[in-house]
Amino acid sequence: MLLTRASEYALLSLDTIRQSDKPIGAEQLANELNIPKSFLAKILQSLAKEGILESRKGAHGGFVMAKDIHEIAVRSIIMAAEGKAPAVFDCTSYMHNCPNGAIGSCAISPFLANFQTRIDDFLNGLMLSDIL
Amino acid sequence: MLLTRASEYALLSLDTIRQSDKPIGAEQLANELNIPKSFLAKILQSLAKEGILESRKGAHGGFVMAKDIHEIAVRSIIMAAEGKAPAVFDCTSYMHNCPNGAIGSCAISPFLANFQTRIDDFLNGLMLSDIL
DNA sequence: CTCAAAAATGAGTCCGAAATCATAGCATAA
DNA sequence: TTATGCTATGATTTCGGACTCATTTTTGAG
Repeated sequence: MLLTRASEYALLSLDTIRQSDKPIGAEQLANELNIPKSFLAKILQSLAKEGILESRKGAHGGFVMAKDIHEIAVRSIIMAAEGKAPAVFDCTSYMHNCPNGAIGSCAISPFLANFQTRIDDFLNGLMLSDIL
Repeated sequence: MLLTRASEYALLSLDTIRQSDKPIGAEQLANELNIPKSFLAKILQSLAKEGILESRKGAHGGFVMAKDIHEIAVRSIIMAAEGKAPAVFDCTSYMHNCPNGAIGSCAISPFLANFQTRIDDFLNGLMLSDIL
């Protein structure tokens, strides 16, 4: 599985938030989507730090879209939600320090790098507007 | 992470086996590749059931390629090794019984199905001969 | 025919990441 | 100033990947 529930919640949240003209709070969102409040809050915070959402504090505060949905790459959403880039294999993340180095040059990394690149390109080119 | 270590071991094993003219046992392979023996054995058994490898029991037995590497899709290797199809999300596996159905129609499944299809196509079209 | 090599099977452990729960402060618009 | 909601942090639970062990079954070799 490439994506965890965090990405799923992020996408569902963004779809709800973009359809609202008012800021939506974490608690309200959690209730509507039937998602654990605290867990969702973390994800929303990450999305805000990434500049995808804008958080408004205080009374009647909440979250609002910070960018146009045409300007948000799906990959940036995933990276914010997961806290790291989506990887095909674990080893592709640290190819310079491949654990398989011990048994000789890694036979599969050229393929994996290619595969990883294709997925990265796909997710980078895919905008939020393409999927909602 | 899309692929677990099982797929990695499967690819490394196939690369070793195809270069040998004699059957290679699970234990020998485990030693050469520095992989836990029993864990590797399970993977090899799965590959044999899938018709990718041929298993020969008894003395001087072991595993041999059952097909030409041009006829083996990488996706079939992954399915054998992982025991299931590689999925972007968990929910794409059982779209007919989506847990998010409880909160209305799933907003992200159209995208996920598209994404999943692209990955499936890529892995189906990719032959073992392309990467070794 | 017997025996040993090697595959096949199945149950069970260990560990770390994912997911969830909890909560005490901090910031701000009304 | 006060209600509202964000921030930060950490404990807890859950779950699946990674691995081990013990046993059975098969079959070629002597």
